[in-house]
Amino acid sequence: MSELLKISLPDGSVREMPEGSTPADVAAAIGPGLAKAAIAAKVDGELRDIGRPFDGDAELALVTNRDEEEALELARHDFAHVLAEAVQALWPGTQITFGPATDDGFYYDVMAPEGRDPFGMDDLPAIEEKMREIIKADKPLRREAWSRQALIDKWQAEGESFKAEWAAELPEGEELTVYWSGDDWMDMCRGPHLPSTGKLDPQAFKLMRVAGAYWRGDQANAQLTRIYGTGWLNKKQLNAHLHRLEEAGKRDHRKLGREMDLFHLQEEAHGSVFWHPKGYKIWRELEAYMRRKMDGGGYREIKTPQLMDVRQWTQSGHWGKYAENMFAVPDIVPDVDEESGAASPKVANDADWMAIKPMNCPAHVLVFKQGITSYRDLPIRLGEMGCCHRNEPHGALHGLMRVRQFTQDDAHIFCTEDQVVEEVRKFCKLADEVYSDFGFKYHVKLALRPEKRFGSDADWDKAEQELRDAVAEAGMDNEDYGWEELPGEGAFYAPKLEWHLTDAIGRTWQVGTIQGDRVLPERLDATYVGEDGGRHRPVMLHRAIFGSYERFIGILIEHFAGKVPLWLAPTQAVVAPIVSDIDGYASEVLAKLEAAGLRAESDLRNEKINYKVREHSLKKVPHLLVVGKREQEEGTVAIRTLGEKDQQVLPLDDAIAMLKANATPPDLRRA
RNA sequence: GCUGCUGUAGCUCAGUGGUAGAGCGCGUCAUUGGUAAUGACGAGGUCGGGAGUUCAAUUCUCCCUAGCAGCACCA
Repeated sequence: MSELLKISLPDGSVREMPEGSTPADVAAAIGPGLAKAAIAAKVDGELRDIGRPFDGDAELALVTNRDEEEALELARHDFAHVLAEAVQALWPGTQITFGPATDDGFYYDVMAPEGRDPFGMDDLPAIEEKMREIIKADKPLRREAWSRQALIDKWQAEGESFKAEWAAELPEGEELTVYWSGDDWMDMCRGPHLPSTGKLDPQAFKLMRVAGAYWRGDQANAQLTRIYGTGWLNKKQLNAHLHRLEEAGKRDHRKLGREMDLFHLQEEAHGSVFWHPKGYKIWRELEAYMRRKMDGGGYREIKTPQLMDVRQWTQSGHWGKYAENMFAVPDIVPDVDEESGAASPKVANDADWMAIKPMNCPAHVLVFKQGITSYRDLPIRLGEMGCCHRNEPHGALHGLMRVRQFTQDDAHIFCTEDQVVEEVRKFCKLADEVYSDFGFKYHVKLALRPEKRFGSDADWDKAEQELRDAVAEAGMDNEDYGWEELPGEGAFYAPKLEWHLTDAIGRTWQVGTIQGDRVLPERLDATYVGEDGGRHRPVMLHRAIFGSYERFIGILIEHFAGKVPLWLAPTQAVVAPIVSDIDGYASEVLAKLEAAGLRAESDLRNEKINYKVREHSLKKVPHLLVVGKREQEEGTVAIRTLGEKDQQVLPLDDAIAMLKANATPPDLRRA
C-alpha cells in the first residue's frame, strides 16, 4: 500500500506527496511558474535530477537559474553531453570518453573514428550548429540504472572501448547510471542533469578550441581530442565572459613586454629572455628590494658556480633523476677550424661532463660544509640570486612564465631540528611582507608526500607536521589564507608550503615556497657540531618568495596591466615641452629629476602635445610633465598622471619632492 | 614530448602557382601646435629553414625549426 511522504521545504512548510513522486511533482503542486523554472533539486542537501523520485521523507530545495552556482554547474555538464552527442551524430564511430564542467565551461574528450584525422578548429562551427539543434529539440534527459555487465557489454558492442574500460573500473557497489537524451543517445554518467536539453540556452555557449589530452591524463595512453567550450546561463553572461577574455588578452605580458620595450625572445635562444634596458630596470629594482628584505631577515648572500662536475650532481641525486632536463657539456676545448668555424667531432671519452646548475641547493651545501659549523652558528641562511638552467619540455615554454634560464631569489636555511618551526614561521612573515608590498592577496597550501619519494614515513610525518605547526603559529591555517592541504603534490624529498597569489583579474599563480629537506644534507654529508660535541645533521630549508624573477615580473605585468607602481616603473616621468622654444627649460627639468634620482626622459620631438600624451600613455609612463611658456615663466610643471585626465600644476621643486616620495619603494617608505 | 593551429616589412595583419600589399612605426621636409594620432614625400621584405612536385613555389607536398592553445611535465 502506498504511503504519503513528508517533504520539508526551505520555508519550513511540509508537503505530503504520494510515494514515487518527484521534486518536479512538488514544484508543480506549488505552482506552474516554479514548475517551469525549476531545473534540479537539492534533496537532503544532495543535488539531484528534478525527475528522480524521492527515496523517502526528505528535505527539498528546488534549484532554479537563480541558484547560479548549481545552475551553471548543471548547464555546463549538460553542454558537455550535448557536445558529445553532437560529435557522434556528425561523425558516427567517434568514441566518447569523459566530459566534465570546468570553471568557465566544459570540455569533452573524444576519439575521432578510425581513419579520420583528429578534430580541428574547422570542425567547431558544424558541431556548434548540431548542438543548437539538439538543444532546440528539447530532448528529455532520463536517468536509468544499469548493471555493470550490461553496460560493459553495450559499450563493447558499440566499439566504445574507453567507456567499457571505465565502466569495468568504477568502484564496486556504486550504482551505475546512464542518461538518455531522448531515445536515441545515451552516456554513462553519475548526473545530475537538467530535465531536458531545452533548458539550455542555445546562445549561451561557444566552442573555444581543440587540444590533445591523454586518456586518463597519462602520457602513456592514447591521445584524445579535447573539445573545449565555454558555457553560461544566457547570452549576456557569455558575452561578458568573452569580454573578460579579451581584457585578459590585453594584459598579456608578452604583448605588453613588446609594446613597453621590456624584453624580447627569439628563436636562437628560445626559452631565454633578452632583457631590454626598460625591462631590466624593473628587474634591478626588484632585486634591490629583495636584497634589502633578505639582508634584513638575517640572510647572507653568496654566489656559486654555474657549471659543476657531473659527479656533484650524481651525488646530490639530480643527475639520476633529472639528467634529461639538465644541460651538460664535456669539459674539453673543442678543435675549431678558423676558416669554416666547424668544430671537430672530437668526442672525448675521457672528458668529464660538466652540468649547468638547474638549482642552487647542492652548491649551497658545499658552502655550508666549508670549515666546521657549531650549533651556535645555526641557523645559517645562505641566499643567492641564482641563475639556473633547466631544459624544459618545449611545449611547456611560455613567455616569461616558463623559461629555460631563470634567476631565483633562492636561499637555504641550515638549522637544527629544534629551529625548523621557528624558521618556517619567520619565513611566513617575510613572505607576507613581500606580497603585501605588491598588494597581492595570497593563499597558503601544504603539498604533502608524493607517491615516489625519498625518506621514511616517519620523517615525512615529522616534516609535514612541522610545516603545519609553523603555519598555525603564523596564524595562517584558516580560511582567510585559503589554507588547504594537497595530498601527493610535494617534492620527492620534502613536503612544500606554497604561496599562491591572486592577481587583479582573479587568476592564481604559485610563487613562494618553503620545504624542509633532510635528504640532501644526508646525501652530501653536511654536519654541524652539537652541544654534546658530536656531529649532527642540519635540516635544510629551501625557500623562495618571488620564485623566479622572470616569472614574477611576468605576473606583475599582467597583474598591473603594465601599469606597475611608480617605484618599479622603468621610466617614471617624461618631460614633454609643448613647443620647441621650451626645450631648454625641459632639459633643465629633466636634469633636476635625474639629480633627484628619478628615472626620467624628455621628449623633445617635433610633435604635438596630443601625440606625446597618447604615445607615453600607451607606453604606461606613470607621469608626464608637460611644460609650455607658462610653466617656463613660472618655474612650474603640469603633471599628468597615467589614467587621469586632470593635470596638476606644481612648482618644479614641489613636483620633484612629490614624485620622489611616491617613488620610494614600499619597504623604505615604512622606515 | 603529444594533438591542433600559425610563421609575409620593426609591429599588427591582408594576399597570390608567374619573385608582394596596407596601417602603424622609421627617415626627410613643411608645420611650433596646451593634454590620447598635423600633413606630404621616402626608405624598408631570400614571404621561418631545407627538400620535393612544376616551365615556374611565398602559394602545393614532405621534413626540420620556432611560436600559439591545450595536454603531459615543472627538482
